[in-house]
Amino acid sequence: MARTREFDEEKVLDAAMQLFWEKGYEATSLSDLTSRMGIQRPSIYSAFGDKKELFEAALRKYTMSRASDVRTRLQNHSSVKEAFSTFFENVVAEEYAENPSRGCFCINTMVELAPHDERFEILTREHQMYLSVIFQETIERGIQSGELETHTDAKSLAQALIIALIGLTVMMKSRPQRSFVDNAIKATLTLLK
Amino acid sequence: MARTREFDEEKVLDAAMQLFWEKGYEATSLSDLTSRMGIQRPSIYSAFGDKKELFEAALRKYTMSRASDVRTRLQNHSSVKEAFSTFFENVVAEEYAENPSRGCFCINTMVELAPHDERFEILTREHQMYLSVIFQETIERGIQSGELETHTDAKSLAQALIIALIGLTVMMKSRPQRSFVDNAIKATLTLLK
DNA sequence: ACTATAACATACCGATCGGTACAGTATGAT
DNA sequence: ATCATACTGTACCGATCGGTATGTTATAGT
Repeated sequence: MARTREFDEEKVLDAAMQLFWEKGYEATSLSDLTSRMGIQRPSIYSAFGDKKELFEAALRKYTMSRASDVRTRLQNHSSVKEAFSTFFENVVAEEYAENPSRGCFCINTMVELAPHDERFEILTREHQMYLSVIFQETIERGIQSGELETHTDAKSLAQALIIALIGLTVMMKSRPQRSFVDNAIKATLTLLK
Repeated sequence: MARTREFDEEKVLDAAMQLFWEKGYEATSLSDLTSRMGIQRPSIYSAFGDKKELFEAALRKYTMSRASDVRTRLQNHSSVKEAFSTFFENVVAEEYAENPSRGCFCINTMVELAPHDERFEILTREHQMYLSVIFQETIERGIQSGELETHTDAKSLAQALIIALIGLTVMMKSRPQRSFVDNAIKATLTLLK
């Protein structure tokens, strides 16, 4: 019936995600987007709507992939303590490795947009809730296996670790000394006992 | 020798600080600034330099006042556990109270500018280090008074609490359920023992 | 092969961006 | 009282912003 779309929507959305992740919403212009996505302006608007809708689509793509990534990483270890320890250390290692530090797209959005836009307040909150459940399930696995004390409050502990994860991810943006974050992680993870 | 300045530099800088704190660097325009500061554009440039220099001056003003505020709050209680507990609960209460949530100007800057501008990477890192020392001194006071265990690693614990503070402050921007943050704080503060 | 339709590229829109030239004004030093 | 000087307000700068009108091109359905 008509001409076929010449670009892969998933690929160009992924490119937009990378850019928004790296620079945030305001600092990313449509010119940045067209060059990185490899398509023209009207193609963006026809496929994704305006800048904010594109941003939201990119963020949704991120949170979905992030959640499954977190779940996978935590399931990769039979020891729950080891799982969290490796997880937090990887956050640090990955942030040091890349320049500039991108951190977590969802956390970045929480800071930049959530206070002024309810859609993003909700979207970012729900992602953190979701991650918290993944943490909680992991902790409960540790209780069942006998690795963690039976009276552990899995939910509260998971919530505390989410807070610590957010704090760590943000702190990495200032490139602190390795000892600072290593100490902080070690101390925080003594909550797992 | 010449005409005298008609505005109070400290007052207009404070106005700029409030605005940058609330909206961030990119989302704050010079028009926003002139109307909120109550002075004209050339006055801003002659007194503070360009937009980024003004932002830096505002952030420096913030970090100085913030550090002394944190110190005061922690010194207000003879019990160190109570001091931290009240401190964290106040962060939550204050963030819920204001709309939109401004959070911490320094943390906001860590997310928005530190990854792309070394000056702010350094400035924000040093502020966190400074707060960490205040936390550490408070913990050491608790050790000396016998409230905390003598073998407590004050430095690592302070660093863990800084991470938690950052995480909590950022999380508040998504307006989570009260139980979430209450649980998280309670669990985190069991590190003080 | 023809046609309707949707994607394409270009070129443009008004608005706003950060920043400044300039003319007018007030004040301190002499 | 004069004058040099720094502050003030206006009006403007080129650049870039997000968004779109338009004409062309390619393709699916018939």
